[in-house]
Amino acid sequence: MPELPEVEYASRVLRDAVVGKTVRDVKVLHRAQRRSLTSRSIARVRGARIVAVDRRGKHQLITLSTGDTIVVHFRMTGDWLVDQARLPIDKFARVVLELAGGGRVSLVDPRALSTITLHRQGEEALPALGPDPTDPTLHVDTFGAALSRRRIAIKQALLDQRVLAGVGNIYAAEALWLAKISPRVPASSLSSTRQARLLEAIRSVLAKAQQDTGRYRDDGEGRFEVYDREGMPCSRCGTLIRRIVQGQRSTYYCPHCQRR
DNA sequence: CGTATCCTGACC
DNA sequence: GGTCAGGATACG
Repeated sequence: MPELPEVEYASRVLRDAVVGKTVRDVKVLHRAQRRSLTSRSIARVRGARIVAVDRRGKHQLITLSTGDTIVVHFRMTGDWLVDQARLPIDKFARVVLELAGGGRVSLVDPRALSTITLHRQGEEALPALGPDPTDPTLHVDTFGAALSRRRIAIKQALLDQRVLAGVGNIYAAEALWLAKISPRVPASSLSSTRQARLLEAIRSVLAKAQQDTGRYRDDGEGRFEVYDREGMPCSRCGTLIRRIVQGQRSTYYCPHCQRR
Protein backbone atom coordinates (compact mmCIF):
# COMPACT_ATOMS: atom_id res chain seq x y z
CA MET A 1 0.00 0.00 0.00
CA PRO A 2 2.77 2.45 -0.24
CA GLU A 3 2.57 5.61 -2.26
CA LEU A 4 2.78 9.08 -0.80
CA PRO A 5 -0.60 9.10 1.01
CA GLU A 6 -0.08 5.66 2.53
CA VAL A 7 3.47 6.48 3.59
CA GLU A 8 2.26 9.76 5.08
CA TYR A 9 -0.29 7.84 7.11
CA ALA A 10 2.27 5.22 8.14
CA SER A 11 4.72 7.91 9.23
CA ARG A 12 2.06 9.39 11.51
CA VAL A 13 1.42 6.00 13.03
CA LEU A 14 5.15 5.58 13.57
CA ARG A 15 5.55 9.08 14.98
CA ASP A 16 2.80 8.57 17.54
CA ALA A 17 4.33 5.28 18.59
CA VAL A 18 8.01 6.19 18.89
CA VAL A 19 8.82 9.88 19.27
CA GLY A 20 10.35 10.50 22.68
CA LYS A 21 10.98 6.80 23.24
CA THR A 22 14.33 5.09 23.63
CA VAL A 23 15.28 2.18 21.38
CA ARG A 24 16.03 -0.78 23.61
CA ASP A 25 16.97 -3.10 20.77
CA VAL A 26 16.69 -3.65 17.03
CA LYS A 27 16.18 -7.10 15.56
CA VAL A 28 16.62 -7.94 11.91
CA LEU A 29 14.68 -11.07 11.06
CA HIS A 30 15.30 -11.39 7.31
CA ARG A 31 18.56 -11.56 5.43
CA ALA A 32 17.41 -9.04 2.82
CA GLN A 33 17.25 -6.30 5.46
CA ARG A 34 20.49 -7.39 7.08
CA ARG A 35 22.34 -6.33 3.97
CA SER A 36 21.50 -2.69 4.57
CA LEU A 37 21.13 -2.70 8.36
CA THR A 38 24.37 -4.20 9.62
CA SER A 39 25.08 -5.22 13.20
CA ARG A 40 27.41 -2.23 13.36
CA SER A 41 24.50 0.07 12.49
CA ILE A 42 22.29 -1.59 15.07
CA ALA A 43 24.89 -0.96 17.75
CA ARG A 44 24.68 2.77 16.94
CA VAL A 45 20.90 2.75 17.26
CA ARG A 46 20.62 0.83 20.50
CA GLY A 47 20.03 3.15 23.41
CA ALA A 48 19.29 6.19 21.27
CA ARG A 49 16.18 8.26 21.76
CA ILE A 50 13.90 8.95 18.82
CA VAL A 51 13.61 12.67 18.32
CA ALA A 52 11.44 12.97 15.22
CA VAL A 53 9.78 11.13 12.37
CA ASP A 54 9.45 12.85 9.00
CA ARG A 55 8.43 11.86 5.49
CA ARG A 56 9.95 12.86 2.18
CA GLY A 57 8.36 11.29 -0.90
CA LYS A 58 8.00 7.63 -0.03
CA HIS A 59 10.87 7.74 2.45
CA GLN A 60 10.42 7.88 6.21
CA LEU A 61 13.18 9.51 8.24
CA ILE A 62 13.67 8.68 11.89
CA THR A 63 15.94 11.19 13.62
CA LEU A 64 17.84 9.91 16.63
CA SER A 65 19.25 11.79 19.60
CA THR A 66 22.71 10.73 18.39
CA GLY A 67 22.25 12.75 15.21
CA ASP A 68 22.00 9.65 13.07
CA THR A 69 19.00 9.13 10.79
CA ILE A 70 17.24 5.88 10.00
CA VAL A 71 15.63 5.90 6.55
CA VAL A 72 12.87 3.42 5.79
CA HIS A 73 11.37 2.70 2.38
CA PHE A 74 8.40 0.32 2.16
CA ARG A 75 8.82 -0.49 -1.55
CA MET A 76 5.87 -2.68 -2.55
CA THR A 77 4.46 -4.27 0.57
CA GLY A 78 5.98 -2.74 3.69
CA ASP A 79 3.97 -1.39 6.61
CA TRP A 80 4.26 -0.73 10.34
CA LEU A 81 2.73 -2.88 13.02
CA VAL A 82 2.62 -1.28 16.45
CA ASP A 83 2.14 -3.58 19.42
CA GLN A 84 3.83 -4.81 22.59
CA ALA A 85 7.11 -6.70 22.81
CA ARG A 86 5.58 -9.45 24.95
CA LEU A 87 3.14 -10.49 22.18
CA PRO A 88 3.97 -13.09 19.53
CA ILE A 89 5.83 -11.64 16.57
CA ASP A 90 4.05 -11.15 13.25
CA LYS A 91 4.73 -13.76 10.59
CA PHE A 92 5.98 -11.12 8.17
CA ALA A 93 7.95 -8.96 10.62
CA ARG A 94 11.32 -8.24 8.97
CA VAL A 95 12.81 -5.66 11.33
CA VAL A 96 11.68 -5.01 14.89
CA LEU A 97 12.27 -1.92 17.01
CA GLU A 98 11.89 -2.69 20.69
CA LEU A 99 11.29 0.37 22.81
CA ALA A 100 12.02 1.07 26.43
CA GLY A 101 8.73 0.59 28.27
CA GLY A 102 7.66 -2.53 26.38
CA GLY A 103 6.43 -1.01 23.13
CA ARG A 104 7.34 -2.54 19.81
CA VAL A 105 7.18 -1.46 16.18
CA SER A 106 7.61 -4.07 13.45
CA LEU A 107 8.38 -3.44 9.82
CA VAL A 108 6.09 -6.07 8.29
CA ASP A 109 6.70 -6.88 4.66
CA PRO A 110 5.74 -10.19 3.01
CA ARG A 111 8.05 -9.65 0.05
CA ALA A 112 10.89 -8.33 2.19
CA LEU A 113 11.81 -5.71 -0.39
CA SER A 114 11.67 -2.85 2.10
CA THR A 115 14.91 -1.09 2.85
CA ILE A 116 16.06 0.34 6.16
CA THR A 117 19.36 2.16 6.35
CA LEU A 118 21.30 4.19 8.89
CA HIS A 119 23.00 7.47 8.02
CA ARG A 120 25.39 9.48 10.13
CA GLN A 121 24.83 13.11 10.89
CA GLY A 122 25.84 15.25 7.94
CA GLU A 123 25.74 12.33 5.53
CA GLU A 124 23.13 12.55 2.75
CA ALA A 125 20.35 10.20 3.80
CA LEU A 126 18.15 10.41 0.74
CA PRO A 127 18.65 9.81 -2.97
CA ALA A 128 18.05 12.68 -5.41
CA LEU A 129 14.36 13.50 -5.20
CA GLY A 130 12.13 15.99 -6.95
CA PRO A 131 9.67 18.05 -4.94
CA ASP A 132 6.73 16.47 -3.16
CA PRO A 133 3.61 17.20 -5.20
CA THR A 134 1.88 18.00 -1.91
CA ASP A 135 4.33 20.83 -1.27
CA PRO A 136 2.24 23.99 -1.67
CA THR A 137 5.30 25.98 -2.68
CA LEU A 138 5.80 23.78 -5.73
CA HIS A 139 4.95 25.87 -8.77
CA VAL A 140 3.70 24.48 -12.07
CA ASP A 141 6.70 25.95 -13.87
CA THR A 142 9.08 23.80 -11.83
CA PHE A 143 7.05 20.69 -12.60
CA GLY A 144 6.76 21.68 -16.24
CA ALA A 145 10.48 22.30 -16.57
CA ALA A 146 11.24 18.84 -15.20
CA LEU A 147 8.82 17.28 -17.71
CA SER A 148 10.13 19.26 -20.66
CA ARG A 149 13.57 17.71 -20.19
CA ARG A 150 12.31 14.15 -20.62
CA ARG A 151 11.40 12.42 -23.81
CA ILE A 152 10.09 9.32 -22.04
CA ALA A 153 6.35 8.63 -21.79
CA ILE A 154 4.59 10.87 -19.29
CA LYS A 155 3.49 7.89 -17.20
CA GLN A 156 7.09 6.79 -16.76
CA ALA A 157 8.21 10.33 -16.02
CA LEU A 158 5.70 10.47 -13.16
CA LEU A 159 7.23 7.32 -11.67
CA ASP A 160 10.69 8.90 -11.77
CA GLN A 161 11.19 10.15 -8.23
CA ARG A 162 13.54 12.88 -9.47
CA VAL A 163 10.59 14.52 -11.23
CA LEU A 164 8.18 14.30 -8.30
CA ALA A 165 8.72 12.43 -5.05
CA GLY A 166 5.96 10.13 -3.93
CA VAL A 167 3.93 9.32 -7.04
CA GLY A 168 3.66 5.60 -7.79
CA ASN A 169 2.00 3.31 -10.28
CA ILE A 170 -1.56 3.66 -9.03
CA TYR A 171 -1.82 7.40 -8.59
CA ALA A 172 0.15 8.11 -11.77
CA ALA A 173 -2.52 6.23 -13.72
CA GLU A 174 -5.35 7.83 -11.76
CA ALA A 175 -3.99 11.34 -12.22
CA LEU A 176 -3.50 10.89 -15.96
CA TRP A 177 -7.09 9.69 -16.26
CA LEU A 178 -8.34 12.67 -14.29
CA ALA A 179 -6.30 15.07 -16.43
CA LYS A 180 -7.38 13.26 -19.63
CA ILE A 181 -3.81 12.73 -20.79
CA SER A 182 -2.59 9.64 -22.59
CA PRO A 183 0.03 7.75 -20.58
CA ARG A 184 2.08 7.24 -23.75
CA VAL A 185 2.71 10.81 -24.84
CA PRO A 186 6.28 12.05 -24.35
CA ALA A 187 6.61 14.04 -21.13
CA SER A 188 8.26 16.88 -23.03
CA SER A 189 5.27 17.21 -25.37
CA LEU A 190 2.79 18.48 -22.78
CA SER A 191 1.59 22.03 -23.22
CA SER A 192 1.78 24.27 -20.19
CA THR A 193 -2.01 24.03 -19.92
CA ARG A 194 -1.78 20.27 -19.69
CA GLN A 195 1.17 20.44 -17.31
CA ALA A 196 -0.97 22.54 -14.99
CA ARG A 197 -3.96 20.25 -15.36
CA LEU A 198 -1.79 17.24 -14.59
CA LEU A 199 -0.22 18.71 -11.48
CA GLU A 200 -3.66 19.66 -10.24
CA ALA A 201 -4.92 16.14 -10.96
CA ILE A 202 -1.99 14.61 -9.08
CA ARG A 203 -2.70 16.80 -6.09
CA SER A 204 -6.38 16.01 -6.22
CA VAL A 205 -5.86 12.26 -6.45
CA LEU A 206 -3.32 12.27 -3.61
CA ALA A 207 -5.51 14.44 -1.40
CA LYS A 208 -8.47 12.14 -1.87
CA ALA A 209 -6.35 9.10 -1.15
CA GLN A 210 -5.04 10.80 1.97
CA GLN A 211 -8.60 11.30 3.17
CA ASP A 212 -9.49 7.67 2.58
CA THR A 213 -6.27 6.15 3.90
CA GLY A 214 -6.54 4.83 7.40
CA ARG A 215 -10.15 5.75 7.65
CA TYR A 216 -11.46 2.68 5.87
CA ARG A 217 -8.54 0.29 6.17
CA ASP A 218 -8.27 -1.21 2.71
CA ASP A 219 -11.06 -3.07 1.13
CA GLY A 220 -12.69 -2.07 -1.81
CA GLU A 221 -14.15 -1.88 -5.10
CA GLY A 222 -14.63 1.49 -6.61
CA ARG A 223 -11.56 3.04 -5.08
CA PHE A 224 -9.91 3.62 -8.45
CA GLU A 225 -11.09 4.93 -11.78
CA VAL A 226 -8.66 3.00 -13.98
CA TYR A 227 -6.08 1.15 -11.89
CA ASP A 228 -6.70 -2.62 -11.96
CA ARG A 229 -9.91 -2.08 -13.93
CA GLU A 230 -8.98 -3.58 -17.29
CA GLY A 231 -12.12 -4.40 -19.32
CA MET A 232 -14.40 -2.40 -17.05
CA PRO A 233 -16.23 0.69 -18.30
CA CYS A 234 -14.77 4.16 -17.85
CA SER A 235 -16.97 6.08 -15.43
CA ARG A 236 -16.89 9.12 -17.73
CA CYS A 237 -17.55 7.62 -21.17
CA GLY A 238 -18.22 3.91 -20.79
CA THR A 239 -15.29 2.87 -22.98
CA LEU A 240 -13.56 -0.23 -21.65
CA ILE A 241 -10.41 0.44 -19.64
CA ARG A 242 -7.27 -0.89 -21.27
CA ARG A 243 -4.04 -2.24 -19.80
CA ILE A 244 -0.64 -1.76 -21.41
CA VAL A 245 2.89 -2.33 -20.13
CA GLN A 246 5.35 0.53 -19.81
CA GLY A 247 8.75 -0.05 -18.27
CA GLN A 248 7.57 -3.43 -16.96
CA ARG A 249 4.74 -1.82 -15.04
CA SER A 250 1.06 -2.07 -15.85
CA THR A 251 -0.59 1.09 -17.04
CA TYR A 252 -4.37 1.37 -17.05
CA TYR A 253 -6.15 4.07 -19.00
CA CYS A 254 -9.26 4.96 -20.94
CA PRO A 255 -8.44 4.86 -24.66
CA HIS A 256 -11.23 7.32 -25.40
CA CYS A 257 -10.79 9.97 -22.69
CA GLN A 258 -7.01 9.75 -22.86
CA ARG A 259 -6.23 10.11 -26.55
CA ARG A 260 -3.01 11.60 -27.73
C1' DC B 1 17.46 3.63 -23.30
C1' DG B 2 15.48 -1.42 -22.17
C1' DT B 3 16.21 -5.53 -19.06
C1' DA B 4 17.27 -8.20 -14.92
C1' DT B 5 17.14 -8.41 -10.09
C1' DC B 6 15.86 -8.25 -5.22
C1' DC B 7 11.73 -11.37 -2.41
C1' DT B 8 7.32 -13.86 -1.33
C1' DG B 9 2.42 -14.65 -1.83
C1' DA B 10 -1.84 -14.89 -4.47
C1' DC B 11 -4.07 -16.49 -8.20
C1' DC B 12 -5.03 -18.88 -12.75
C1' DG C 1 4.01 -24.31 -12.96
C1' DG C 2 3.60 -19.64 -14.74
C1' DT C 3 2.33 -14.85 -14.10
C1' DC C 4 1.65 -10.90 -11.63
C1' DA C 5 2.23 -7.49 -7.76
C1' DG C 6 1.26 -0.40 -4.98
C1' DG C 7 9.33 0.01 -6.16
C1' DA C 8 13.87 1.10 -7.24
C1' DT C 9 18.48 0.14 -8.86
C1' DA C 10 22.25 -1.93 -11.33
C1' DC C 11 23.55 -3.27 -15.51
C1' DG C 12 24.64 -3.70 -20.72
